[in-house]
Amino acid sequence: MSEDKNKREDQEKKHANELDEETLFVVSQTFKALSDPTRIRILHLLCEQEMSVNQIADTLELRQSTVSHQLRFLKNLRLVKYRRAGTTLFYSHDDEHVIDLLQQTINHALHH
Amino acid sequence: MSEDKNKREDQEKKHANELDEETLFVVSQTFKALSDPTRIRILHLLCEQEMSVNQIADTLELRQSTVSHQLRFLKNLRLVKYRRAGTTLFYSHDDEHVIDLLQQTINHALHH
DNA sequence: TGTATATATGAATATATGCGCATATAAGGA
DNA sequence: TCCTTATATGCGCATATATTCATATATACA
Repeated sequence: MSEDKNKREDQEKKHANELDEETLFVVSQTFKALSDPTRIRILHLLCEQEMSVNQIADTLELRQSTVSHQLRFLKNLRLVKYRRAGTTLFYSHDDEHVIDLLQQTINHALHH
Repeated sequence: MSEDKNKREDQEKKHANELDEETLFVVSQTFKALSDPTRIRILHLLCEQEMSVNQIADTLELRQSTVSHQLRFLKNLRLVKYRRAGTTLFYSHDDEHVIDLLQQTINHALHH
């Protein structure tokens, strides 16, 4: 069965605006990235400035491996990128839309 | 130790704009609600119209208990509300901000 | 080449999550 | 009251997730 066939079937649901599988996957992944407190703290830090793995770990009082694992997660979703300087990697955010969602929600939480 | 003391300590972090625990919790819960495909489908349905539990289950081809469990989750976070009509409960969305986040992200996914 | 520093990774563990079954509850009507 | 329909809930299973420890990799430099 081709992918095109799947897509067609997805779009033929009774209620025309049911979401197709791919959209559903992308949307849920996006929100999943923002659903963990550790990842929120990391992304929130990276809103302002790029930081190395150890700087993030020190600032947030997390293990180096914890930060590295979460950065890999965020990098797989292309929410962060890095720049190398010697042995040090400086991470920064790489998705304005996601940063925007985060900021909106933080502001909403702070003012309510 | 009082809650006020905790709040004060949270706000004294070296990097002034680190998030306090309560905000972190609210934000992560909000995104967690939106991180599951089943909940996304339910909320997306409820964007347009109120629906009963069985209507939702039929439309999305889900078990009644699955829908009920997820509606309880969403109701605990006050993202949905319901209105009773006899034995039937009509659910509708109850948080414009969260619906807005969802719509933004769906549109972003659809147009990229 | 050897050492030090920064980061990444694999395995193990503990916990969280989503779903389904079976059953309970609740409301309406005969 | 009994029956039917609609919804909620408790429990268990399977899986996903976050964290940690130990170790591997990579780069710079003496």
